[in-house]
Amino acid sequence: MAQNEKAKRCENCIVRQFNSLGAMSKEELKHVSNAKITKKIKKGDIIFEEGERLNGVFCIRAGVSKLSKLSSNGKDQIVKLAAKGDVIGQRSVIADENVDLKATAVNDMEVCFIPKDRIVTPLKSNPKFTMEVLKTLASDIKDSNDVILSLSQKNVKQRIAQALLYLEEHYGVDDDGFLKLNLTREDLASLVGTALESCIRNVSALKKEGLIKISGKRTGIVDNAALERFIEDF
Amino acid sequence: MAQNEKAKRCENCIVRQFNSLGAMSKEELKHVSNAKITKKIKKGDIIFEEGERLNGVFCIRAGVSKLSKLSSNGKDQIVKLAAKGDVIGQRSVIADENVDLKATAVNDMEVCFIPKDRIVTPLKSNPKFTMEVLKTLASDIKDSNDVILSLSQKNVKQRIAQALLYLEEHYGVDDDGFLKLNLTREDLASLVGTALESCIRNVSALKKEGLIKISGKRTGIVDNAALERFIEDF
DNA sequence: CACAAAAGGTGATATTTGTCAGGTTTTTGA
DNA sequence: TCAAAAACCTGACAAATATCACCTTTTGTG
Repeated sequence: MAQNEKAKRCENCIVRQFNSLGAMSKEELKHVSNAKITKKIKKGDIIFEEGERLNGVFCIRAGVSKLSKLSSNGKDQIVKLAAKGDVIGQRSVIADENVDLKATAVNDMEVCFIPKDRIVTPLKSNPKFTMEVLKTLASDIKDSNDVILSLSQKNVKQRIAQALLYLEEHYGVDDDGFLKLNLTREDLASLVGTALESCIRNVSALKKEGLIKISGKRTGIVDNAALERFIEDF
Repeated sequence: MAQNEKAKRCENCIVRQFNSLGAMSKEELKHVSNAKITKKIKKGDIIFEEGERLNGVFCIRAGVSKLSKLSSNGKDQIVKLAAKGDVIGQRSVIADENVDLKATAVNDMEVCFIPKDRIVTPLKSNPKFTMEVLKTLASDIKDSNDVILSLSQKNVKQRIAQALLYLEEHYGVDDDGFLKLNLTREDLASLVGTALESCIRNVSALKKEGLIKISGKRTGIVDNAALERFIEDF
């Protein structure tokens, strides 16, 4: 069996180490692996739409997805980003409801679809796994609270600064110190909850102030400490 | 044993029916009941502070609590309200972290403190209970997403309208159609993430437009359908 | 390559919201 | 019961943000 053939088995998949699936037994993992369907998803493609019935979850092997919600005014608001190791669609499977978010690929992705029952059955019998899922949800709630706080208490420029620091922390930088994950201005605007033009202006302002750098499409943070300070209202 | 003496046992507590504790076995409930401490908390008093280590959760028997987070600019943002049947502090116990929210009594309350282990042990052995807790967290996440959406896509007046509808739906109205739960303008402002003065002005505007009514300290919704429509951007 | 589409950008202006600096009314507790 | 505190309210103004209209640069594809 070739190396990447092996990796196609959940038991050998490195991604597992980053999420709750790591708490499953060998048997449970085999069971998941036998039922899973690996899909390649191209940049811009939609993984699932708001309101759909998901009969399982998606485990992200590669790439990044944006999870957004459509407002009645027609604008999309990005609620969170999910990357390698993250499991998406989990909330709606647990709540046994339709998904309330749309998932779109920000770049080329590889995901594994895992049918509902392969998740729900272990949830009922493997406390270690359940505890991990609980912790994931608890962490999501904390993140959401932080988003709520910054939306209501920070201005657009501060929120953009926060978002850039978040992107650096979670997705890293290349050799020249530029963010590996390059969001369009529109996605960045949607992530921080502002208009496209306001986003552009504030990114430019941060650049002018020497806190960040821009080279072509790439964006990088110049002075992390100063950026942090700026977010905290000086 | 007198009636309210009986009710002091979790096994007989009506509140249980509204939360995940309803999924516990008789044995587990007895175990909880023997360890719990009932507390009366006066309006304005603090149940726990941001950053504290909670060695358990609080189950609300009566009254309403606001859960808020302090921003670096010194303002409090209400993240959610919790009432009869809700269990607070759950997230931090599950994540095994300090609480990230402050809990304050909005009116006089009665809560039961339940030590950590009486929750964590059943979590590891009673899948029915665990599933209920998972569903609670899943629902919290959904609520948070909705808050994020309205903070970023709705204006202050719409958010106030939303909040009033929420208060009516969750806490009901008195005989005259006024909200049973009366938040101060300041709390309402903090709930929708705006300044006190903006809140006051917009409440007045809604009144002037005939969508809500105000009598003394009491606030009531006059036309639910119109209010709903107003929130949806006409 | 060429050219259309997408992304990035700017200025002018309108709108929304926050802030400050006063008020008045209501509530509370000594 | 009465004085202080808290809650509520208003106007004037400043600041932040959205919107519209347009233009430039980059990207992707036949």
